[in-house]
Amino acid sequence: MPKLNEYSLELADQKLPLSFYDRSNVKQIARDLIGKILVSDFDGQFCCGRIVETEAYAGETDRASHAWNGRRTNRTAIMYGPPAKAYVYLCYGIHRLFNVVTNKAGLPHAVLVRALEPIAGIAHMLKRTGKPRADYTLTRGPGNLARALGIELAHTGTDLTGNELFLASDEWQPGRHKIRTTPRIGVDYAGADALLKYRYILENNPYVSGTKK
DNA sequence: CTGACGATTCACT
DNA sequence: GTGAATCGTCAGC
Repeated sequence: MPKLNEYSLELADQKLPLSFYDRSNVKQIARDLIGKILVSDFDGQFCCGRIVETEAYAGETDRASHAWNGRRTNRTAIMYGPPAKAYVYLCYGIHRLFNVVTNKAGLPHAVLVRALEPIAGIAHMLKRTGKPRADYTLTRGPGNLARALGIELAHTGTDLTGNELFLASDEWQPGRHKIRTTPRIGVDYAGADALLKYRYILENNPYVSGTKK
C-alpha cells in the first residue's frame, strides 16, 4: 500500500468514467462494482473503502424500485436524469442510503451500495459514527456506510466523476474470492420481484450485511 | 393538511 | 426473535 497522498492521487486518476455508468444492464453494473473503491473527500476528509455488497434496482419495471410503475417525484427525479450521479434518500427517518444512478436519462436505474471494507480515513469514519474502534460494523450495511463516509441527503445529485464523491478502481481483483448473488434485503413488499437475485456480495467478507444466503 | 410508511440498525428478551 | 427510533416522502382527501 502506497502512502495515503500517493494512493488518493492514484484513485483520483482511476475514477470510473461516465461510460461505466452509462450502460443499460444494471445487474452487470452492480456486479462490476464489487471490488471497486468508493471515495468520499468532503472538506479534505479523505475516506475510502472497497465495495463488497451491492444491489441492482431496475427502474419502472422493478416493484422494489422507488421508480416502479413510473413513479416520478421530487425524490426520484435524480434517477430519471443522466447517469453517474448520487441518489441519497432517508430510510426509516434515520438512515441515509447511497445509490449510484445508471443508464440513460429517462431510464431510472440505480445501484445501492450496501457495504464496504474500509481502506483509508478510518479515523474520520470513527469520528462520524461515534464508534470506539474499527470493527466489522463500521461500514457494514447501507446506513452505517453512508454515516461513516459522511454522505448526506444533500449529496443527491453529486457528480460521481467529480472530486468529492466518486468511484475508482485499483489493482485489486476478486481472485479466488467469489461473487455470489442473492435476493435483495428488506424488499418483501415487492411481491415476486423480492425473489430476484439482484444482490451481489463478496463471499466470506465480514463487512457483508444481512443473513440471507 | 393528514396519516402511513419505509432499499435499517441496535438494544433487549 | 421482537420492538423502537425518527422524519422525509407520498398518496389521498
